[in-house]
Amino acid sequence: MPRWPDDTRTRLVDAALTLFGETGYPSTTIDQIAAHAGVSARTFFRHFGDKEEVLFADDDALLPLLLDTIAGADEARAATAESLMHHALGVLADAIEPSRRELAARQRIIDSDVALAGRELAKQARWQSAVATALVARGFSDDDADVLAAIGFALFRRSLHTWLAANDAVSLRERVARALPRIRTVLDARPAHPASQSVTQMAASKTARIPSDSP
Amino acid sequence: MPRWPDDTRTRLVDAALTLFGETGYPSTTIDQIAAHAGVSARTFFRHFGDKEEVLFADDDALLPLLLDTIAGADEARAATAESLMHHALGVLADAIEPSRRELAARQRIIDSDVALAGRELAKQARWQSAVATALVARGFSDDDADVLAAIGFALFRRSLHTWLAANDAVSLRERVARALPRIRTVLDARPAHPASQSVTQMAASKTARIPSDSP
DNA sequence: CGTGTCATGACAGTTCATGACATCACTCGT
DNA sequence: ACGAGTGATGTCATGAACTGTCATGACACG
Repeated sequence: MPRWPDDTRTRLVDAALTLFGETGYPSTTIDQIAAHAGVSARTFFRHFGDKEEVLFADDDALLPLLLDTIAGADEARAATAESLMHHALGVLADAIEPSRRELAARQRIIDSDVALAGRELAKQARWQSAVATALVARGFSDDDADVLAAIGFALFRRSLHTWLAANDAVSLRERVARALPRIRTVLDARPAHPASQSVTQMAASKTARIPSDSP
Repeated sequence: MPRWPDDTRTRLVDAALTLFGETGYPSTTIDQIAAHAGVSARTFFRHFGDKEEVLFADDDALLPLLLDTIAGADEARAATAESLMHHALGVLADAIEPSRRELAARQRIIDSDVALAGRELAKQARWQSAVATALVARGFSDDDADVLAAIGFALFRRSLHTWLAANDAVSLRERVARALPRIRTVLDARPAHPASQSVTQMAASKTARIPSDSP
């Protein structure tokens, strides 16, 4: 039997999620997390570079799956960019589906803090870049790959968000599949309302102050 | 004459940009910035909530312009989502064009630090959400507005990036205008290469370790 | 049995961030 | 003109987030 339990890292993550959920992210201290996990604060920083990382540590687990799906899709599924996107996002959605409860809790914490939201977005940007590279490896042009990855992630992000928020039985995979065809029609959508008074002017008429540093 | 100069804020921003550029963001301390600007560290925090904010303070200056452009576009320019997007992104591009040099310097600092990149992305997410709201006010459906805003920002972000990186004479407006039509064709693009060995398997063959916590 | 490794604890030190309070020039009402 | 604000600032104190360094004890290996 080892002198120290070998699940220190897991217990730190659990303690952090619990305390963040109870007390809120900013008001939870490293000392509290470490004490809750039965270790010293110094040990926390040996496992995680900073306070945020405890929420993002196991975060890239699904990226290889996504990249593999793109790299390994057969001819039929990779016939066009759209079908490839449909396939890859579907696989990702299926992989995420089981952990809905933990994801929702984690999302609630992340949404509560700007810095955390920023880090989440930075992670997504890293994923997006990796996906674009994988698409280039499949023979798409740099420009196409970039636009495709951006659109795919925008779509998936929105589907994930509504899926986490809603409580109905519609699966994440189905939400993604429904959203995908919209890209084809959205550019030709026509606004229903005419031009309105400008936002700035409305703000100015309310507060009599234009947000500018000119005197 | 006032006892204290009234450009403290500006001098703090200048000092911060200078020192960040020279010493790097993490190794520049608030004390150094404050000293360089001739004030105390406490004063720094009276002007900016935290160390990061000195880089993002005047950041929402162009958002009202973008929202006004969307809200006030005439019938011809708002005929379809695509033409409205073309118009709004063009106006934004023109507004940004003159400050290319400062933007590039700022971008270099932001790219050097994950937390800063995250905050920049969070800001863009805020903009994107505001734009989607403006589009809804124009009569687009929630879903369409969201997808349009996401696509528009992805496009603009990419154009801005290449524009800052390249040194040629192609204007930002022109880059955006060139990228926009691609959305219509990109979904039907066909990958040129067949399925390849999976990324994970390649990584496994190299390191003999699959990134998973299963024993 | 000796030696090295590894996760950890303990302690000190730096930086960021914030609250409490004092200061000093300027402003405004009387 | 004079005294009471007002506002931007400085000084001091405190807490929390990290960081460097050294000591310790169990385990692995020969």
